Amino acid sequence: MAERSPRKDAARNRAAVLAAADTLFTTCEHPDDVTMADIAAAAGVGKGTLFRAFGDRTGLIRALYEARLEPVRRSLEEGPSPLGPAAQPLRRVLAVLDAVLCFKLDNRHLALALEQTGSDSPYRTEHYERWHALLRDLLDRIPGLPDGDFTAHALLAATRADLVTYLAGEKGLPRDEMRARLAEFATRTLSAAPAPSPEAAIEGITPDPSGTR
Amino acid sequence: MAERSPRKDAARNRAAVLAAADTLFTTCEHPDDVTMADIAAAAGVGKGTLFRAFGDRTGLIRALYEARLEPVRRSLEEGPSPLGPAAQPLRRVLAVLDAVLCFKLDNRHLALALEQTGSDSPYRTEHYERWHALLRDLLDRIPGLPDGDFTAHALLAATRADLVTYLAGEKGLPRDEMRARLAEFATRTLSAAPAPSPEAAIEGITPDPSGTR
DNA sequence: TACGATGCGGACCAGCGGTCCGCTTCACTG
DNA sequence: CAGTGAAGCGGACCGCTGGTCCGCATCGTA
Repeated sequence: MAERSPRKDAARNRAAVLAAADTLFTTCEHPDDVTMADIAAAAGVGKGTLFRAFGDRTGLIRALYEARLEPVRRSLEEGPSPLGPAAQPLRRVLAVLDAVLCFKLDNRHLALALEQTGSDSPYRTEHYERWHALLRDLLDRIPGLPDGDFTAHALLAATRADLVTYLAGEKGLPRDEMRARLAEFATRTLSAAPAPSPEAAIEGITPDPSGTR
Repeated sequence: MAERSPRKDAARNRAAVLAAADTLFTTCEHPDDVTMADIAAAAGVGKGTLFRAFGDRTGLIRALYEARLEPVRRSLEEGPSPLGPAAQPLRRVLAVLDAVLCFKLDNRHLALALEQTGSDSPYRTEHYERWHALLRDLLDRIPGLPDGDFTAHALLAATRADLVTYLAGEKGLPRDEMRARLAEFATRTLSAAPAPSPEAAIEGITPDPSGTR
């Protein structure tokens, strides 16, 4: 039960690995061409050390990600108004989305690496749950907005790392313009519209377009 | 220059591989535990044949995906009104989104496999370009809607295979409910709102939340 | 200083996508 | 229908990856 404090060299190595991995991921073109062996070599440790400290590749990336995320999380929990808990829901939703987008832009390599970890979906990670829950709660508090849960997922989907990377890289969309677009999109989504025919639009044509089956 | 027609056995093998791969992907839990060797074995051919016919893993999956997509594409191009070109833009956008969602639900394993092909982003594929272009054009035709390009991306992002799989699987969200939620979300997004303060919301707080840098 | 526990490291392993090349099978020709 | 060149086949083989393992070094404590 008692938390055993880590040995000094272990801590040092852990830090070295994190630092090395960080620069490698940031430097490289594609996350896949950073191998575990590369990281170990760059950090000046053996592969075993690396796996002992982080379990597996996903564990390492996740640790890096969470570390980078720390300041953002703090801002969310106790920061000043647009981001912090004091802000009114709608405004805060926009601020949070913007923060997420900026984070993904600043850390695209990491986010990319994390989101395309084949084995497990990016939706069962701690930070996604946190973001989603926060957004959902805020959305539920906006009057006239049904269905905060799905809306939160959908809005977050617009900040997916590969989309963001694609828009920023391939299409050369400047950072601030992208932020403006996302904000505009979210604003439109959240403006409590009378919803002309929410389900009539879909239930009306419901024969299920799957011609395939 | 003249297109050389394929040999009979080659065609037969190609079909066998596609069929085998299809059932394997549909059956399995996670795309990654279907290996190329598995597919070759199930199809009763050698691995070489398989790579000769499709180039690489991504090529195979893409071929499968496109094949499944054919009926949908046809419906879009020449189908009856809600989906076909005759429908009015807003209605058609909703129909297209619904069709995409249904397709992804019906073919989640394939879509999952394709979207998480590490090496290249899912955004440079032919079918994504097609969907995006179609939606963008429709959106641009809706009065009072700025920025069809980004909106199209954002709406499509809500149908990402892993999200859809997560909602349908982990959270047990029934198919029709999911369709309704998406339709409702899109409807809200597209209701030409006066946009209370589209850029004021973001430009007003613009100090860039990246405390990390 | 001695000594257990903790951590280290790199040889090692299994399994993957992908290649290669000797052999088979096709389809066309005389 | 036999002959023939090319197209296609298959599975042994390769390079490389994430991950394991265990003899040995290092740490913190008595």
